[in-house]
Amino acid sequence: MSRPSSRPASRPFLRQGRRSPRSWTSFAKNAPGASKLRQSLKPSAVRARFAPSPTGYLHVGGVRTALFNWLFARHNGGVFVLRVEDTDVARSKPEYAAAILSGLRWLGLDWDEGPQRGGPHAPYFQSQRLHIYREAARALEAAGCAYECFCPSDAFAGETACDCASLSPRDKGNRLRSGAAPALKFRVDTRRDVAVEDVIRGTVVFPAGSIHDFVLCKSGGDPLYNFAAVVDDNAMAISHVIRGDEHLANTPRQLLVYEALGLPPPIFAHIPIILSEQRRKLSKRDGATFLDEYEKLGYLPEALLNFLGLLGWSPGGDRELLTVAEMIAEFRLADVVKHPAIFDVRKLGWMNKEYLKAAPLAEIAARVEKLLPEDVRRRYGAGRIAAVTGLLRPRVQNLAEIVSQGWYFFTDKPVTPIPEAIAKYCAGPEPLQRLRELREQLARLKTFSEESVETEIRSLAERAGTKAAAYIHPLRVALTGQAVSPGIFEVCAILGREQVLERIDALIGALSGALRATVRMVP
RNA sequence: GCCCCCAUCGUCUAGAGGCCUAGGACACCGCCCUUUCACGGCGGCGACGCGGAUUCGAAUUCCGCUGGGGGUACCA
Repeated sequence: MSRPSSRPASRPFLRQGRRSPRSWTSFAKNAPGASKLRQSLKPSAVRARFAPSPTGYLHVGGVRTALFNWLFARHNGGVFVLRVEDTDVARSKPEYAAAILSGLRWLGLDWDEGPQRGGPHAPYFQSQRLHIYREAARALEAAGCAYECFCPSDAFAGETACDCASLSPRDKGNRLRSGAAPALKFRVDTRRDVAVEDVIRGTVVFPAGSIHDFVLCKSGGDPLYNFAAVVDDNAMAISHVIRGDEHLANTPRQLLVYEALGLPPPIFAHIPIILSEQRRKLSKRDGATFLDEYEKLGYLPEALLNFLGLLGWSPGGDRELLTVAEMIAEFRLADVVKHPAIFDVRKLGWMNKEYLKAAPLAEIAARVEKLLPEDVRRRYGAGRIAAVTGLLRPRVQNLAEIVSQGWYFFTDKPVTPIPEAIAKYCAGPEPLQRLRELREQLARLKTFSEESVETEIRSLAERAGTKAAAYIHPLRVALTGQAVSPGIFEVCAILGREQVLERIDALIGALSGALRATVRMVP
């Protein structure tokens, strides 16, 4: 039980955020552990948070972290806090912050406290809370837990410690007067092991000497992550810190800061990170890694949430398709796995397809509409868009594919068949002949519908003593320019008689020209 | 280098000593359905990293190794 000896920072302001009596400590190797506290914690006391840094767009890894925090908070009837960690002035940008917020909104991960919503612990941008860190920094320095360091920022590549800690007041004064702006460093007791109690990992001990003095505030005074996060998690009364595994190694440092400040640490849960197919931490170069890319490609938020939820967490058994409500009901930190997961886009694609098939057509069509250019939307209208969506949806994994695959439904220009389609279905004189018959009969149809076209083609084939395919394939080439498409009768119905005849004529023209050329060459 | 984490099919995972000749899903491969593609149906391929130890019995516990990952920033 090595209770922190000094209580330098029992400053009132630092104590505001205390949420429970300090009944345990996680600094000693034989600490009682988080589990006991977890059990005694009332669900209503749960306050989880997502604390993204707006130095880039929202990453699928970040989304997963946000999701786990959100699920945890919702499952426990707790509070989900959103805090923007924009202390790195050089790299943070407002547009990134805005994109992160709108991304979370799109997903439906609503926050109870945070930007645009406020809350009892506002502001929720760290850049607006600098005075709070400054005060905490002063407290630490006054208590001898931190010291000013005058070394140039790039001075320490390795382990060598600087000797600024033992600078005489006079030297310090001189440097200060000469305009040097010191960083604030935390003094680490290298003789002591530091143990982290983690809900997912158990007790993790960082041996004495493996942690060195680290920077709390840069020269200039801006706080760094390991400092600001501690101050805010406490100030915002965060009960559970659920974050990526890459932060596990930071945790002992943060624990030390909690201790020096005289604050009770939250419960930690480090979730495994998401790796790219190259088994590396997901980065920009690994294809679509940012949330907005998935939105643009037409993935459904529910599908993304379901997929990400199952990356590193499982409700047990065979469950694959889970609604958000089901995930909330079943989510427990104890069921989060320890090992990293590889992001498999193919499975996401399958899952998105499942959601696409299950959703009401009108909803899906409305989303497709948003992906189409304004003029196309106006020209063809919601009716055709919905019909095309219905036809293509079982064949695609995302909505963008409906647009790219169904392009021939949205153009008045002649369709130029791809060479493979011509070679496969339009070689020789027969297809041309079939097209001519088709053209004649379809023009005569009293009503032009899926059923009437089908009936006509089938009887045409029967009369000619051939298979319907003999008509269907050339027709497909004429209408779509492709060798594959949805059912051709349905395609006809959507295009309408006028466009169908136009395209048949066009192909007849092209084929007869080509045939003449071939014949001329033969002799 | 040092510190830490992790280890079941190609991928996501189920599995918490006998229920496991290891289950499901994605992917892949067949077959069926069919005008093509897709959907759907049926079937198949495919894993407990290695070595010790504990035990009557280990995917499940312990140790070592190997492998992978993360951290070691005046980034988060």
